[in-house]
Amino acid sequence: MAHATIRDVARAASVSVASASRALNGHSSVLPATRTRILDAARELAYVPHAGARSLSTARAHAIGVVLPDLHGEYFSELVRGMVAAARARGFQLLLSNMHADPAQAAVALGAMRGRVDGLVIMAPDLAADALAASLPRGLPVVLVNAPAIAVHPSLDVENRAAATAMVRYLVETGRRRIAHIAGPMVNREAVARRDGFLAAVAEAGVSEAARVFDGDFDEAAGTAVGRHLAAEPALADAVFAANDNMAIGCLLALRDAGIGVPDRIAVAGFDDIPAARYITPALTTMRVDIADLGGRAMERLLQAIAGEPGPQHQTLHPELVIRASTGLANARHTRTKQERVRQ
Amino acid sequence: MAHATIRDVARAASVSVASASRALNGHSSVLPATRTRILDAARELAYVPHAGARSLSTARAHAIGVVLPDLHGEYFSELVRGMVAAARARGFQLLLSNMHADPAQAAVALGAMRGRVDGLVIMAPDLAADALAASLPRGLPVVLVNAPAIAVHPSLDVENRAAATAMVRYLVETGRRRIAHIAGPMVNREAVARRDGFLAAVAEAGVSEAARVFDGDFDEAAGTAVGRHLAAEPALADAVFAANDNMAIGCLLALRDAGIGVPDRIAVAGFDDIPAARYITPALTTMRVDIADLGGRAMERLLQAIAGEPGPQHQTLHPELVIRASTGLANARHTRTKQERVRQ
DNA sequence: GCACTCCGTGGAACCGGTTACACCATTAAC
DNA sequence: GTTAATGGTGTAACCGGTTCCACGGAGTGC
Repeated sequence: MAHATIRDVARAASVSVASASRALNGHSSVLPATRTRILDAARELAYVPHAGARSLSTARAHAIGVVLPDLHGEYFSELVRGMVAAARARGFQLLLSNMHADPAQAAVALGAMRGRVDGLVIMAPDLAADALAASLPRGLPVVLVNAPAIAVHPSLDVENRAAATAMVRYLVETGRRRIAHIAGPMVNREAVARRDGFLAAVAEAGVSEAARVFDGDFDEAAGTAVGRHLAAEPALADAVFAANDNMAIGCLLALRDAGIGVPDRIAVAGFDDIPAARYITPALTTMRVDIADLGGRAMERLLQAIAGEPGPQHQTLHPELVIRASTGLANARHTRTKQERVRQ
Repeated sequence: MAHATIRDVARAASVSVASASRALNGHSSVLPATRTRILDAARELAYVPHAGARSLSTARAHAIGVVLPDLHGEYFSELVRGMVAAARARGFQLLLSNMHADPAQAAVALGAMRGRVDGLVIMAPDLAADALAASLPRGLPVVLVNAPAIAVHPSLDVENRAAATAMVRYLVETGRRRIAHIAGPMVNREAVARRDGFLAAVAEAGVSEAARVFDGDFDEAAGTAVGRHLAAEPALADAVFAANDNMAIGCLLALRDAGIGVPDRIAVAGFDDIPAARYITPALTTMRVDIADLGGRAMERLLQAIAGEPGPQHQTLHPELVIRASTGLANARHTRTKQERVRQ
């Protein structure tokens, strides 16, 4: 006997399975004496209900499917942490699945969730709207994060475009004129939004003739390559704004290796505020995204939808400019920003 | 009609549910013509099998429960990444649950997995052996990671004690004599093993009279506090070995702030090799633990057990000494270590 | 004393799959 | 020509829960 079933419990307590089920689920219509007899039997047999069977008959799984792209370190863990906390608060568990950009694989990953979860949180920054729409299972609540909008589903997005614009404005305000951008992969809509925000801001500031976009892929090595290039031709730029911190750090290290002063000769800024941004020397100016909050809100919104509670159809998270030493501290006071005490 | 069931498919293809099931599962004994008729109907109806129902009748869930303590950033994501990759390779999904040190909560978290997963990977560095044993569900394959040994279950451990000893030996070889240790929380068996390794090594080297253990909790702030203390009384130590990188970084920054030269006056070493260890200045000497590998091996071992394949009862992962600038580079060549090219 | 309500309990259907077993139509073997 | 083996298909039981409905006994009002 591997596991006790509810019938075992019912037999041990000399009641029907119906009464056993009622007692175990706290239904009121069970005589106290009967109830305790059943609960005692359950404890005695170490009875644990079979989740699969229960979800079959109640059509509730008490689990949420989370489908993510290939994320890196801190971003992944913070996102999942936020989701776990929110789900746990309502007694839900998380079924994790990662999804590569391939739409066929996406469909498989989503299909495997059927009958196992009560809803899905999907993060799909590199999927086209039609591909995503086609692979969504029907009849299951869905919340989309950083994904193309699909009207019927609630969604959350990071305001990448405006944040990128704000970063460029800050760089211009501190006197930078020849600002370069290291872009992320263009299949990623966040990377596109950040680049667009950069382009809009340089145009607005009238420094567009000096602006330059380098291709990147969000990896540190891409930033290193750009850093080496700029070190060879320092006249090209007096500031670099990378689409994420990894690339900014690669660039910063390459410039440091080459003896180019940061921030004196070239300022460097990133996006995300990963932990390493604080530790690098000079510490990296960046746009902070509260990733755990993003995950938590997405989960919370999904659980609302499942419970039939009303909630916002769309939420936007606004990153926060964090000024550190890599862009210089001369013009330190800046509107709507947060400046940290700088070590050393 | 929210979702098509196998009976809908059978009706649409004018066959019995038995034939439909056989065709959909690739059983051989179905006439090709019948099979294609069924598959066509399934595609037409967008049929996706109900995982709960299937796991009820097959007693297979094709999912693995993962129960983790509260882990920090990089450690968590790398571990999960390794597990996801291994599970995915065999077509399994991950059900995630985090477990606090509280044994009662642990039992609840584990119980909720029943009937939902085919096995469990449990990481429990801060649970006592009897509490863990009591809350393990019966009849479910389990692999334990960094947890107290329970004879019947396969386990994986990081060789924390020997690694800590090796780190101290390295510090002694490079001329350090007054070595302090910042310990992790003593409810955590990894923290205990690292401290024990430290104590054994200083005793062996005959420098024990100068050795000193500071209490810590794995957080950066604990390292900062020790760093400030040492900065106030620099004669106390010429080297600090922290039980993890977070505390080592806190200590290093505090020393730097106070103007104490690292590594000239005091060497600093950590444990784990989180990404920030490479970025901090001076870069941190540490013990590298391949966390993704740890997760992957644990998952792989569990899947073997489920499949009835033989496998090792116990595996030990050996961290690797990574020498960087925070301990000085004078005595650079060291046995069985890896030295990185240092930037700058 | 009778009819009616209320309430605790049990029997059985049902959720959506899988599969043992029965069945029938071929074909092969004698 | 009869029997046996073979192989495709259908019927129904089963996995382990939940819940509708029926039933019987106690309590209440007349």
